[in-house]
Amino acid sequence: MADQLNMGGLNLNGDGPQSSPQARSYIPPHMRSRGGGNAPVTDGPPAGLNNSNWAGQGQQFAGGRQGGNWNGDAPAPGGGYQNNRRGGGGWGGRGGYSGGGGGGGYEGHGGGNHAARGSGDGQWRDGKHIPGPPNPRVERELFGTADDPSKQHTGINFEKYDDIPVEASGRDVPEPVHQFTTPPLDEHLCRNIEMARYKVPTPVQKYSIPIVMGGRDLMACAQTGSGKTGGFLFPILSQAFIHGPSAVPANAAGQFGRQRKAYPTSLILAPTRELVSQIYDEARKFSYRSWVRPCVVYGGADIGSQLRQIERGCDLLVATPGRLVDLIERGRISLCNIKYLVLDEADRMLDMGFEPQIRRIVEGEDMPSVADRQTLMFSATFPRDIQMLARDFLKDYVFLSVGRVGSTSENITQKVEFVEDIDKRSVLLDILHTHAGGLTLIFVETKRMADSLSDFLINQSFPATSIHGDRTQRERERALEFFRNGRCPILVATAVAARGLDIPNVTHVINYDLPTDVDDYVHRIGRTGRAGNTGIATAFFNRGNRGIVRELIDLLKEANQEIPPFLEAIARESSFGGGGRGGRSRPGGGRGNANRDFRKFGGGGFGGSGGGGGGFSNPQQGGFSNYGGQSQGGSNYGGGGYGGGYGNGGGYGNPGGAGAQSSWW
DNA sequence: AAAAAAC
Repeated sequence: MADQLNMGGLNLNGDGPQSSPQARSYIPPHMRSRGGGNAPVTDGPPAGLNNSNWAGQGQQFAGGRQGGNWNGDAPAPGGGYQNNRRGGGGWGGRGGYSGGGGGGGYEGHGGGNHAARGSGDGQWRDGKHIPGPPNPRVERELFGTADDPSKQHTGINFEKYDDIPVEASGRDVPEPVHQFTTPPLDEHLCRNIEMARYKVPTPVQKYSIPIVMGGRDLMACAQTGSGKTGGFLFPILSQAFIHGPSAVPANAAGQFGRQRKAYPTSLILAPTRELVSQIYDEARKFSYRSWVRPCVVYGGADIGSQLRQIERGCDLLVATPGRLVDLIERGRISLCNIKYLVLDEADRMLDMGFEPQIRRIVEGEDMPSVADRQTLMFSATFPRDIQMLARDFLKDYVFLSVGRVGSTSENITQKVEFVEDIDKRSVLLDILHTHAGGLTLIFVETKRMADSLSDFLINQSFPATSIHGDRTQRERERALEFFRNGRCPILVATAVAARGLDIPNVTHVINYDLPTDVDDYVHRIGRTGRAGNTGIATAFFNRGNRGIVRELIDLLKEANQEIPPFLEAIARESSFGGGGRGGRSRPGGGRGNANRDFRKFGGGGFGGSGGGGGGFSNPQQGGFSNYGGQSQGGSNYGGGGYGGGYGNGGGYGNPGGAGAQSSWW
């Protein structure tokens, strides 16, 4: 028992003099070097110390400590158990740390006194949501202050969002809402939304809120800048606040002692560590003072601390797939209680080879079946492999297609300059010299280039830093933090930062090296001009980039941008000699049907990369029209497309059919 | 070819 009282290094004898909050303070990885001079965020000071206004019921910290819905044999959520302990004080002044203890075991939602975490410190009692007390320090940390723009979206022109077209299809699509309050999201959630200074739902949110609240599954083609994080967090949290925690299934009971298992009710998967960290930050905002306790887990960070974090309660879990699988293997997380599953940046996750892990998480563990959970998928594109995933993971879903935020909305001025590789550095210096103010994000293709370029810039006395996958997680977080807060307003980045990251005030994106996939280009420039602000995107183009020249031109046209003559010229060159460039980049059917509900638009979807049989065709070769090439493969549903093409077969990287082309590169 | 991601 003594053992349990000290689990995870927490001092649960909260009344003891030895319990200085600093003594064993611990800062989770994602919280480190954050918030400037804020007091360190600790994971386990005795509740009473942080929560003096609750002192009168000091014992309540007992339940709160592990507040999450793990390991309860309490069949009734929010029922009398917590009540007893909380109100009655029957568990004693020592805090009655019972949950999970050898004897206690039952633990529904005590509601957290997650004092130190500052989010989700409310409780669920008697079937009612009792928000925790306000905490000014935490509010500053979560919502920022007027003079710290790094935490807030200043100058958002939400009205501009209305320009973004949204197309919804599927059976019985609910009418979009136009305000957060009608029909109402939970009142407490609305308070938090207000504190975060979100005034009006973005187009994605207008649709996703009623869709999710109505219990429907969702497949949305949208980028992060469209407000999709709120798009899934708002309805999920609202429902959670209204309905309270759910009981841990009976068969999960009877776990004793130390091996505590978390039973989150919402799971959000995303591809990169920075992205999950960012989603987690949003989740903390909107679950502030609520009974819901968000957690985040990802690789590259100390797993012990993450274990302790989830031990103390985990209702909404944001995770990268690898680390989640690890935790499941260790028996520390069960998915049997999942009500909401969100796959964010699904196309990116598949690109990164996460499909096996994702399938394992969704289909190979104890996750409720498709029918018994609600599943939301977000993806920038809708290629065939994503359609397969949608077919397997979703039921009767509403398909949402959100227009591109960046490129089409003309918020971003896109410039393409012809720069030979050898001249790139000096052209970059010119740009940086003339472009003062705001944050500049520079994309390069390789990690080595990221290092050498940032070294170069630093040597030139520019306040630069870099982020890429070979830097430690610590360095990555630090770089991002310094960039966000303006200490290093120049960030050199690889693809790790291309998608999803929401950094306010990025005024200039420079594609020092253009990506080979135009979708990546779209994502990269989408780091600026966000939320209705304007931004500039400059790309260095030379013949090494002719692979995307066609699509780049199409994109610029679509966005009403100026098209430099040399681009057209190179496009003409390429269309003769260079055969075969066209079709490859989008094995899944790419933009041709990227934003289409393939259920409606027919087989074009499933065939995507399938060209297997018939794909070897001139339309692809010439590169005149990618679309043509893809839809050609696309119509191949019954043939090589679907069957042969599944996985990597068919035509991935080789759309023209087996052996028809040598390496695309 | 490169990048990302679990240890």
